[in-house]
Amino acid sequence: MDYNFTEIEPRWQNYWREHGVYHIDNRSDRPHYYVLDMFPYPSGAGLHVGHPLGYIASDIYARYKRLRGFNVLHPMGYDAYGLPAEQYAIQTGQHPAVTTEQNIARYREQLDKIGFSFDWDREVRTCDPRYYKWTQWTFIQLFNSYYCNQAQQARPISELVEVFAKQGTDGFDLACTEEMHFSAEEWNQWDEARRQQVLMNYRLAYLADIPVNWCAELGTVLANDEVVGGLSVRGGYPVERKLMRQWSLRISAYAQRLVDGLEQVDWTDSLKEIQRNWIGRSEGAAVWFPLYEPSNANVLPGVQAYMPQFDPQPVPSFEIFTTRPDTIFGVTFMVLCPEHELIDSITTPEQRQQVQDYVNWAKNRSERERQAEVKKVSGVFTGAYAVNPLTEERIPIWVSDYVLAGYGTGAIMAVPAHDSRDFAFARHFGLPIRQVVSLEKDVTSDPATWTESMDAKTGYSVNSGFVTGMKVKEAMAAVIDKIEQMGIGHRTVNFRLRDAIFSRQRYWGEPFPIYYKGNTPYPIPEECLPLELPDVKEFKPTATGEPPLGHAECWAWDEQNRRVVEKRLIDNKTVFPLELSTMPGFAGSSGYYLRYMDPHNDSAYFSPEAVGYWQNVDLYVGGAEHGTGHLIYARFWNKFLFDLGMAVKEEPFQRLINQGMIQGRSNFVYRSKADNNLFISKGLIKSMDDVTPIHVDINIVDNDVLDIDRFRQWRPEFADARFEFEDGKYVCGWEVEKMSKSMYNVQNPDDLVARYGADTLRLYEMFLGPVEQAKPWDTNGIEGVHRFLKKFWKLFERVCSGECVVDSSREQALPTTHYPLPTKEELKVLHQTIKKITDDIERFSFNTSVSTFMICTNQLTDLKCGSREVLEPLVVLIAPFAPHIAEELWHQLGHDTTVFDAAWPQYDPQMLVEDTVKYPVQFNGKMRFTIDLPAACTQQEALEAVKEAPEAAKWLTGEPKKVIFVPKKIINIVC
RNA sequence: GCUCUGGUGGUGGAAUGGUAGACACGAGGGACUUAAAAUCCCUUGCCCGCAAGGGCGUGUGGGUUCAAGUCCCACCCGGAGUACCA
Repeated sequence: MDYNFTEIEPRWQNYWREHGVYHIDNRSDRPHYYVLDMFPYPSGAGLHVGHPLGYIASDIYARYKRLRGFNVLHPMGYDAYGLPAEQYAIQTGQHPAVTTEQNIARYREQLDKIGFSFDWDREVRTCDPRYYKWTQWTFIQLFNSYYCNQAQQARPISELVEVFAKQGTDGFDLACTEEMHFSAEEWNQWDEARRQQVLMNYRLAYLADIPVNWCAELGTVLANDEVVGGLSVRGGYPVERKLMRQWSLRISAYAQRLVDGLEQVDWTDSLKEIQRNWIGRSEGAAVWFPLYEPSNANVLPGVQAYMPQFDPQPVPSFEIFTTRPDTIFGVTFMVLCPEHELIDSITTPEQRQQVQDYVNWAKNRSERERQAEVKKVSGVFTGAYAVNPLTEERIPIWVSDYVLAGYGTGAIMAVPAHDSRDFAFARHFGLPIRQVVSLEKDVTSDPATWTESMDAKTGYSVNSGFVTGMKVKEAMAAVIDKIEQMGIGHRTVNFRLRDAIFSRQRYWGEPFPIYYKGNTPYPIPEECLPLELPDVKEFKPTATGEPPLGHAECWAWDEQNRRVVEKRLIDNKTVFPLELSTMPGFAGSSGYYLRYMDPHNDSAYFSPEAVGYWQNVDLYVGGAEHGTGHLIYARFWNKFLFDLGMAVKEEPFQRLINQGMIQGRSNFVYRSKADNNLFISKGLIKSMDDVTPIHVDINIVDNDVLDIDRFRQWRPEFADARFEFEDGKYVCGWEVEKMSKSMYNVQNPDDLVARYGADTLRLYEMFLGPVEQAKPWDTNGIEGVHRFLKKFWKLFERVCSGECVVDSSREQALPTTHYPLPTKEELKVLHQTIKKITDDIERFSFNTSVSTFMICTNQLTDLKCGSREVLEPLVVLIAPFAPHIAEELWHQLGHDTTVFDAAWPQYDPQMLVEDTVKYPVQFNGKMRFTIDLPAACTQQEALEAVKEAPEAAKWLTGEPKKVIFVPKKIINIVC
C-alpha cells in the first residue's frame, strides 16, 4: 500500500476532533507545561507560509512535551481587532465584525489542515465581548491604581485618597505625570473636580494633554512603537506631533522592573537587548542651574545660598539631566528645547523676536522633517545666562531643537568637548570648547584643532577643579556627591521609555468603560461589564471630527439605571456621554495568555486555581518584530496583575523563541531591450543593461526553470513570447524580497498541503533551516522531504502487512525464525536516533532532527529492518513532526489508542558506546591519541580505565610517557 | 553613530575546541522500462595527477592550543533594532 496522505490526513484530523484528543484539563497528576504561539491577526489574505513556521515549531514542542508525560496547554485564538478590517469597512460599508468572522473561518480551515494540536475549546477572540470584558476590567483596575515608587508596586487609588486627606503628598514618592506638592489642608479644601484632576496625575491609566503621534491619513493617534522614521508602520503615512487629550498607561512607572525582569527570563540576548534599548535606562545626575540675574545681588558669589529645590526658590533656576556629571567643569553653554516653559520669561527683549521666530519654526516642523534634517544645526541665543554652580561662571542659554522636550527635563548643560552634538553646535555658532577629560593624566590639547569631540567615558579629568586628576568614573561620583551636598542636584536615573498612548480614534476596538461628568471621567461599575461596542452607520470620523463612535446613537451612560442608553437622553445629571475613543491593538493582546488558562470564566479574568496550576507561559514562540510593542505591553500588563495579586509569576513568558521571518523568493524573466517579445535565459545574458528583469509568478517556475506554456498563458502580453534557451530550458533569475502579492512570490500553505500533504509541509518548514533564522521561502527542496516520508512509510510495509509477525511478546510461543529480532546494528541506529532527536528537540533544532530521521530511515532500509522493537519507537519519535503518518502507522501496528498517549522512548547509553580511541596521530615519532571517558573521574582512575580499554591496547604498550588530562576526557596520551 | 546578529560548496544548511561540508536540493553518470513517470545505485569544495596519492580550503590578518569554522584581539562585508535620548 502506498503512502496516501490525502486519505490519511483528513481521517486523523477528524479522529482527533471527534475524540477530543487535544482537550486539556486544568487538573492533572502530570506536570504542567504551557506552550503558546503569538495569536494571528486574521487578515483577508489568509495564512501565508510564514505564519505556520512558528506554529509548527511550537506544535512539535508541545506534542513532544506531551509524549514526555506533561499536561500541555497549547491554545490558539485571534487578535481580531485591527485596522485593515476597519479600513475595508470604510470602503465597502461591510461591518468589520462580518469580515473578521469570515477571515477567522478561513484561518481556522487552513490551520486545521496542517494538523495542529490546539485545544480549540479554549479559543479566545479579542473582539468577543466575553473576552474584552476583561480587557475593560483591567483598564478599570489600572484607572483605579497608582504606583508607589518606594514599594515598587501598584496600589489602589483609594489608599491615596485617604493618605492625601491625612498628610498630603508629604513623604511620598509616586509615579506621576508632573511633580505635585500639596498639604492635607489643601487637599481637603478642594472640590471633587479638582481632586479628580489631582488623582489623574497618579492613576496608572490616565487622561492627559500630551504630545501624541497624530496620523491624519489614518485619523488616529499612534503609540511610539507604531511609528518608525516619522511614518506610520501601517500604511506608511506621515505622522505629526500634536498636543491632544488622550488616555495613556503609566508604563514608565514599571521601567525599572521591566529592565530587571529581563534577568529572570530565558530569551535570546538580542531580544533582551532590543527591550533594554527601548526602555533606555541611563544613570546620571539631575542638576539645578540658577539663572544669572545682574539685578540680583545674591547670585554671586556663593551658589550654596540658592538651595533651589526648596519652594519658594530664592533664585529662579532650571533643572537639567546629564549622564556626564564629571564634565560639569567643561560646560560652555546651556540649551533648552523649543517647548521649554522658561523660554518666554528669560528671553531678553533684544533677542525676543529671533527666539519667537525660531520656536515657531521648530514647532511647525513635522517630525519627519526634523528627523530628516538631524545633521543640520539650528538654534538661537536667548540673551539670558545661567550660572555654573561649581565654577560660578556665567554661561549663555540657547534654544535648539536638538534638545528634545520628551526626554529628561528638556534642558541640557552643553559640554562641546565631550559630546558630539554639543560639539557640532559649538562649532556652528562659534561657542567656546573646553577640554575637561583626557585619555592621559595631565595631558591636554587645544580643542580648536579637534575635528570631533571626545565622548568616551574613559581617561582622567583635567581643568576640573577639585576632581582634576581623577579617573572619569571617580570624578562622576565625586561631582554627584558634591552637588548633593550643596543641595543643588542628585543622582538619578532616566528612562527613554514613555507612557503608552492608549486612545485610538477608531471604531474597531474595545470601547473604554468610561463616561464623563463634565470633564471628569468615571469608570462604569465593574458589574456592568462588558460595555459592548455599539453599532454605527458609518465607520469614518464624524463631520465634527469626533471618532467613529460619535456616530453611535445609543452611546450614553445612565448612571442610575446602570445601562447604556440613547445619546439624546444626555442631561449631564443622570445620563452622561461615554468615551468615544477605543483601545489600541495591543490592549487585547496584552493578557490573552492568562485568559487561555480559564477561557470560559464569567466571573473572573481567570481563576486563582487556573493560574495557580499553569503559572505562566513556559515557552512562547513568535516574531521578534513584537520586541518593542506587544512584548513590552504584555510584560507590563502581567506585572500589574501580579501587583494586584492575580498573576502568580512576575514575568509572563519564561522562555521565548523568535521564529525568523520568512522572506519571499522572487523569480525573474529577462526581456531583451532590443526586442520586446524576446526573453533571454539567465545564463545567456551578457550584460544586465541589455535586458529588463520582470517579476514572474513563482507558481509557473519549477526549480528556477520557467514553464513556457503557462508563461504564455499567464498574461496576454506574453502570448507571443519567444525565448533564448540554455540547455533547452529557460532559467529564471531569483532574488530574496519581502513576500508580497505585487512580486508574485506569495506561497500559501494550502497548495502545498494539497500537493504533498500536511506532514511534508511540516517537515519541510522545519528542514528549511533553524527556526530562529530569517530565510527565504524556497520550495525547491520539498520533494526530498516528501520522498523521505514515502521511504519512511515503506520501511513499515513488511511489519504492517503481516509479512513479519509484529508482536514480540508472543516470541516464546512461536518459532523464533518468524520473528525478525532486532540486530545489534539496528538497535544502535535506533538508540542513536532517540538520543539525537531528544537533544535536538530540547535545543529547538528541528532542522537537524529531520536530517536525523532521514539518516535513520536510510540506514534501517539498508539493514532491511523488519523488527517491531526498532520500528515502533520510531513512530513515537516522529509523531511530533509528522503526526498524521505517525498515527496511521501506530494504528497499523495494532494500537487502538492515539500515538500521543504513548511514552517517549528512552535510549540505552550502553548501545551508544563507541570506540573510545580517537585521533591517533604520529607526532615527533611518538604516538598520540585521545580517549573519551564516560564520567568525571580522577586522573588516576582515568589512567586505569585507559589501560583496561581494549581499544587502547593496540596503541598503548607499557606506561604512557605523557598524559594530558582533562576531566571527562583524556586529551592526550603520548607513548 | 551605538547595540545585537551573521559570514562555511552551485543552493538551503550540518559540525559539546577533536576526521569541515552531515542531511537535502541542484547537476552529471548509470540501472530498471518499448518509453515516460516512479524507484534505486554511483560521482559531485577547489587545484595537481591516468591512478595511488598530494596540496589548498569555513570573510581578512594576527593570537591562544597537541588540536580553532568554533575561543581571544583587530579589521572588512551583509542583516536587524535604535537614533540629536544629553
